[in-house]
Amino acid sequence: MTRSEPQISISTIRRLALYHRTLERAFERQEAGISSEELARRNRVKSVQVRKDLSYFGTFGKRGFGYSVGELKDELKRIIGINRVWSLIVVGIGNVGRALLDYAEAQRLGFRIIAGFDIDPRKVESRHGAIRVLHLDRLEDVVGSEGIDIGVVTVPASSAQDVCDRLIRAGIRAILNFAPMPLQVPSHIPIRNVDMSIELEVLSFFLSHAAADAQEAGQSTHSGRRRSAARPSNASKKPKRLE
Amino acid sequence: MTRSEPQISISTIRRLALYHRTLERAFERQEAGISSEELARRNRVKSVQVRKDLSYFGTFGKRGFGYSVGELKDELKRIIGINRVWSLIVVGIGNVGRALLDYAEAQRLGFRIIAGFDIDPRKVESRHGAIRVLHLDRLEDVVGSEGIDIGVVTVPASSAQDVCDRLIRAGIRAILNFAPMPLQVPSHIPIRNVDMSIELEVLSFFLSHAAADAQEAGQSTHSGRRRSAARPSNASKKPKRLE
DNA sequence: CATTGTGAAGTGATTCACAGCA
DNA sequence: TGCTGTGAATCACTTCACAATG
Repeated sequence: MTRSEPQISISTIRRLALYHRTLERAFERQEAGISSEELARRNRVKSVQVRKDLSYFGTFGKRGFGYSVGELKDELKRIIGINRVWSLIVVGIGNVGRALLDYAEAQRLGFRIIAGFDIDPRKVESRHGAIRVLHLDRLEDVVGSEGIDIGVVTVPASSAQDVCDRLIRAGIRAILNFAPMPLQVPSHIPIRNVDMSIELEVLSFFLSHAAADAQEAGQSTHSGRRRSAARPSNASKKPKRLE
Repeated sequence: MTRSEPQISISTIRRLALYHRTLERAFERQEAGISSEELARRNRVKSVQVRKDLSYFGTFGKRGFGYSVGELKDELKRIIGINRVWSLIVVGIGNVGRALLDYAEAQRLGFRIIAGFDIDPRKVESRHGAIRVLHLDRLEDVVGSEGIDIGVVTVPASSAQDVCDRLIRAGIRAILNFAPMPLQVPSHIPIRNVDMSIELEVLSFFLSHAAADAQEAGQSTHSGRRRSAARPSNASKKPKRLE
């Protein structure tokens, strides 16, 4: 009983979401069964990784056969928590905010966008498809009365922390942050950052150090690693300790 | 000599990009020096992590004092490879594509968008700010003649692999993929995936398993980990081996 | 003497090797 | 026989502990 449950890493959670997506496609194509080998191949991971990821949550396969596409899909829905609807709001109706307002993939997974918020009078009280854009003043109001689960922050870096604080005071339960800055949140609020310029910089690093030994820059799914570093321009390195 | 260089993980590269961003802000605010402690605090990591990350590339600090903001910022620019200009194209001018076309942060870091591509006649030959939108037919042409470094894929999942293949045949050097599917690329082409729905699903997982022991869902920077898992609905788990 | 830089230890994630089972 | 499930081994990343030093 004192034995603690296995630690589920974010890498594992992300892979589970990828497996789920693969299974939805397989299901649409009426595939009945799938092996860990095939599931792995379609997501560029190893089959033992698939089996290990699943093993944290139960045993879902038939030895000698594989997994039922429909069953495993539904199990993953339950594990990930997308067997229910989550309510979202999007704060900041710029380009990224608008992209989210009609992001079909999210809708399909059961993320329901309840409203957008902005301070620009030209955007406020407009509609974007079925979604109302409200003035930022009404943030606390809506979060409180509608019991919003997830707040998506797509405001400029300069106001991101302020918006984040307001969301949390209003009772939001999780945050998805697109602003290019690390937000401070209490430890019980899960937060994820999506940062396009950091990803471009990772590519820049790989292109700069592509030298002899090019290598995959990580298929988003695991942490990835590589050899060889930028040489220090700083001449002080490598003299190091002379022992 | 046979000793291989240190392995630089993607986590480290991403943190370096965060440190660089922090230093640019400090530089604008005319801060002259900064300690690893402070740099860590502003990025929600530990100070020893900052020093370890930097140590892979040289020694940049003064003991008892800290780092020069200006110098470390420039060293990081060089290490990350953003002390030069990289050329990009954006394939698929939907909401996300448009968001990228006027993504100021990227421009500022020296990522220059050369053109956008689409097949929709209403978008083709339009302009978006200073950036031309061309027909997808001209993709190979432009990548070849302009020597484009990075291709950003923002087309629907169904055509993403096709676009990716064309980019690679045309000689692209790296790919940033926003399509919700893992792309197959040769191992010498670095690729990064940005996948909003996966991040929402990670939040869903944490909200679903928030039980007693809520915990940070990873501040984007490290992998993060947590206790406790979804109980298998599948009754077959936990009988396990009875030893 | 505050703060950096770094081997070594500790922690966590992936892969191996194979037992278990349909 | 073929494929799953998993403890043990390996590999990678983070943190500790402390020596080095401006």
